[in-house]
Amino acid sequence: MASNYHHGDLREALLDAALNALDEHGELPSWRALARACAVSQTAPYRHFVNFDALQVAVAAACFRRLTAAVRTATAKFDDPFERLAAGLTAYVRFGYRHPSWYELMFGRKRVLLENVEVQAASAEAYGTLVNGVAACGVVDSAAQAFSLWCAVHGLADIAASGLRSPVPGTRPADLPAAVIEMCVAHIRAQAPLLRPGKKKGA
Amino acid sequence: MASNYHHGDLREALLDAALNALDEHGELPSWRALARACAVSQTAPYRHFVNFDALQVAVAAACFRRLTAAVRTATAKFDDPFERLAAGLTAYVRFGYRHPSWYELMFGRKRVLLENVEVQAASAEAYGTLVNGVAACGVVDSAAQAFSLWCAVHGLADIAASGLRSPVPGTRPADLPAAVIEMCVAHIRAQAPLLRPGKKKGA
DNA sequence: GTGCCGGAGTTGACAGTGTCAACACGAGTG
DNA sequence: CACTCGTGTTGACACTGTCAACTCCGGCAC
Repeated sequence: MASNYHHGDLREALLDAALNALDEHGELPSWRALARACAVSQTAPYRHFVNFDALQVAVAAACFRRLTAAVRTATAKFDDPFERLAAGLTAYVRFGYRHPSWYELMFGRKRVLLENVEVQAASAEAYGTLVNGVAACGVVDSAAQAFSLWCAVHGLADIAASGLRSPVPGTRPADLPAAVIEMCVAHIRAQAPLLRPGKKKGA
Repeated sequence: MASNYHHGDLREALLDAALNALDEHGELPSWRALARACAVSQTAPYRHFVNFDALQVAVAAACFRRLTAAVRTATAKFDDPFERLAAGLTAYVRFGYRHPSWYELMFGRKRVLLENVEVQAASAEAYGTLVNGVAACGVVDSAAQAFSLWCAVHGLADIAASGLRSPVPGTRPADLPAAVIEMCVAHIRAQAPLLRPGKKKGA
């Protein structure tokens, strides 16, 4: 499937170029610039995406899939459900911090994205891993509690993506995420008194 | 100062038009469309804003000022610091819910906005009211704790601005904010055991 | 009152954008 | 071989933000 036709695999090349440009330039390049980057004419991408919107949709969905993968990888290293939860939340925030422009695109409130089923599915799966993580901690209404955590972690990721100019004087920006994640885990601990971890910490 | 010159007050008219269009159409109109809406030529706005960026800066700053005002108004009705805090957080989220496009512009991660002193000042003042609210609850490191709350509330506001398609099955979207705000207030209560409110609730 | 200055608004142009219609290539099948 | 059709190209359209050069007109000095 390498060089069946003229370009090779223009669709994948466009997506790659878009992802990279987001990381490097901070925003999605123009349709034409993207075509230029792949050394094709300005209208060639229309054979693979009906729209600029459609391309954005594909990019956003890809980002969500990577987020899910990142969280899963991070949680896999732990057994204790609370540790897993903390690790997952941390990975989530890290994702936003490392790929601010991806994150912005993913949660950017664009109609096309919000209404697209591919993006919805990809984001639902990411959200599902969070709900599962909370449920594993023995919380009763894990769905509702997961939402609260998501708010905190999403806010943190979004703020981190914006540069995280620490608004807390005398505090290193790097320390801030830990405090937020601690609040989250503590909140879940308080909601799930049945399942006390036997490993970490004295109390 | 009403009709000193040709238009009347084009600068204010442009800002108004921009704010309204954000609410009604969900996004900032183009420079030219804005000029059209004010019935002036395409380049007339250049006499009041050097740039499209400059106009966005002015709009964003105005939004931050309105946010601050909304929070202050909401907290003014209460005396108990925890009630004030809850009211302020609620007003914050409400603001995002009611003016999603304003909120998106304010926290949209645009260089021009992040680096602009007017926006920085306006957002710092909004943030200051939150820190004060937390400090009034008797928390020791109020700045750090306020940050955690801000994350949760900002995340919630951002999600609410995106439409708040409740990810919690069987839960009404309207109930979700309350849960998050309760988490926040509970967290502050836990950090400030010295100052137990005598009014609400038994414990 | 006359003349002028300068802020405010206009016109026309430029390069850039997303998109469309019409065309050209070239690999695959009959 | 001829035909089809997926892929890529060319040229054009209306639109955008921005600039330089122009016009307008209210308020000031004389």
